[in-house]
Amino acid sequence: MDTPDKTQITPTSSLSKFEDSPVFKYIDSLSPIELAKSRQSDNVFSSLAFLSPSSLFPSPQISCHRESRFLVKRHHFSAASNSRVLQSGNESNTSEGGSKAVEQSDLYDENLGFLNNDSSSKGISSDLLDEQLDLVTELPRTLKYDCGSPDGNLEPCDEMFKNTSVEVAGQERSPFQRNRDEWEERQQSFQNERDLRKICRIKWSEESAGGVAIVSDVADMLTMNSSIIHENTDGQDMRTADSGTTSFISTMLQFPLDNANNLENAESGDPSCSCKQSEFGEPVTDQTPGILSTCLLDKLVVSDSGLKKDDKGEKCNQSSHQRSIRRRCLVFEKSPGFGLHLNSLPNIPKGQNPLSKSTLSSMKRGEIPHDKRTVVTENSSETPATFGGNEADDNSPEKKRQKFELDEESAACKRCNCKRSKCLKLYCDCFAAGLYCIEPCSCQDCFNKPVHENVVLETRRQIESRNPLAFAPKVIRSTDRISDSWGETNKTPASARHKRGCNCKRSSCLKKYCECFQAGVGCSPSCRCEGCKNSFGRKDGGDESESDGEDLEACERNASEKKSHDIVINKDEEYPDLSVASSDISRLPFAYSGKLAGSFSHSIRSSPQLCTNQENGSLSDSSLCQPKFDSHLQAIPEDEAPEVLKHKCLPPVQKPTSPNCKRVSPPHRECSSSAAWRSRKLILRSVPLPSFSPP
DNA sequence: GAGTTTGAAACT
DNA sequence: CAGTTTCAAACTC
Repeated sequence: MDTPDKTQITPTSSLSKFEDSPVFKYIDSLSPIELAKSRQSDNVFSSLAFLSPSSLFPSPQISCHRESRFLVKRHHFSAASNSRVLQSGNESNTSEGGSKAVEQSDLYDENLGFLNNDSSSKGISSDLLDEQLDLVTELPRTLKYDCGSPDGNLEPCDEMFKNTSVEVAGQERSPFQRNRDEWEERQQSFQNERDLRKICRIKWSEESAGGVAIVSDVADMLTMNSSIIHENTDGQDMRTADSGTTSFISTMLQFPLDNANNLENAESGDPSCSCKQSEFGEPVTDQTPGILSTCLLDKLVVSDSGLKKDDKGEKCNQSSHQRSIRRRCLVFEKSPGFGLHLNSLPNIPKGQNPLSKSTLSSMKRGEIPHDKRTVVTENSSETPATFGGNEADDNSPEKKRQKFELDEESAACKRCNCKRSKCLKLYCDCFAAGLYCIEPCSCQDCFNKPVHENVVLETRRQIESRNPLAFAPKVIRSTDRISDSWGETNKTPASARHKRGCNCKRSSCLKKYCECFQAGVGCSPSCRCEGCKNSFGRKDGGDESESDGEDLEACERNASEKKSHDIVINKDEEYPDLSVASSDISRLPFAYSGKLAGSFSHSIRSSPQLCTNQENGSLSDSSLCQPKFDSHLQAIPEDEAPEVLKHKCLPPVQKPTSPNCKRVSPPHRECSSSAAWRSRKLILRSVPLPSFSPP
């Protein structure tokens, strides 16, 4: 910034264009751009470094995602000029692209109440434009995540943004101001709608090789979210925003797995990946899109708070997306714990919550890709033909199964039938799932409705105080690589076990009375069943191979037929210390939701609001938090995620390190210098996140 | 649809 | 923690 060149080469409104011009090239060849560029780059990043890394990246997971995001984005910036976001900038109208970036920046500042474009807006070397623009585009969006961190530290992010983007923003702002209002207005008007759409779009994006294509949308969402947070000044809204953010983060932490799974499927030509091929045709190793999709989903909940209304009128056939989101929102934002929302979605009875199949499809990359089918189906209406890349193999068994399940789910639309519990006990599937009862329910004297929100929450609180794991996922899905207490039986992607184990006496674990059987998982040593004949695997280590192939399919179908409750990814492999515990819970490193904080949970824990319910939980329990998934939302088998992604996505440590349930950023997350930043970016590609060793 | 069976949840 | 009761889903007829 202090280089003479910066003043000499004043950026114009179309810097990118200038850059491409012969004159520019000529100047470039003459000027000591190399040095200036190097310094400038460092300065840019140094400005970032000035901020406390911890403040900027309070969440290791978030940082991880952001960084990976950077990697991908930068990659595409340089290599892919046809990305949707940047295409304008890389095509004939380069200034446009830069302008958009600036616009984003401006909007971002405005949303945050910071308009600080006058500082150092002239000290920029033209040859840095590409990088500047890159940063301008990346940082604002990327930093949004940080802004939405549980810590709620928005300013650092903003500062960071200012330091990096202000220079350009200050110069090109005016030409785009007129578009800003329109843009913002559009955001407000179609916020919810967009959220929904974006979920699908991002879903596609997360699975698309391009990844960059969705940056714009994501940025919009992020900006919008930020705006929401700031605009809502009352405690209620603020709280909601925080909650949403927290959830969003928690989801972010979780979704990498999904993404990883997606990647794998994409590479294998999975039908569900039909719309995830990018124009570049290269797989995305960045889980950010996936994260975003999830984030958006959660964010929807937050932003949807204003739309909160009685679900009673909701019909199964109604706009499934919106309704589902609303339902989720209701539970989610108000829930004292996170057992609701994500954790509960899985339990949504078939056909009850269509959204769960679409929006949440991204969450249910379980052993079966049917979720993806859902995604494709849901996106089909909104996903442009261009999104379609790798056409699905409609004839694949997974596809068939998915269709089967979809039809099955669509056909049914029932919910609880409680008569005496008022739907305020775990007997009630809706309540247990963290959902309000809706019309399809046949319950009587139901209190599990928005109008009784306080009662619901209080009851839930009580239940959780009694049993922190009450709303925890009931099924743990482990990886085939894991050699856990279940031994060799745990070798298939579908391998999973009931967290607590069943206690069947007469059903021989061959009927749905048995939760293990119902979930389509084999019994484990944790089960206290008698005469176990579970076809999915006997607790004595019996034949689980049956769960493979057709039996597996039947199993999963069975699970999907009913609430298969929550399936949790067993992260034993990465958290062996937690995986071998004798108790079921201890076997769930980050399984669970209500109280347990797992790999995902950290994010959850990061929310003060959400943490309140975890007070009673032990440390280990807290570390096991994880959203639960129903049969349709089964967690992604770890084994299905590429190694790199797994490491990348999975939070390094799920153990709570902060008394107040907040995660403590690992040292390696800190970037004290631009060099570190850069090197870290490189390292992130190859170094598994679980390793806390700094670059 | 009514009644029975079953096992989880809740209670003591 | 164990035993009992309550509850609602699963199941049978």
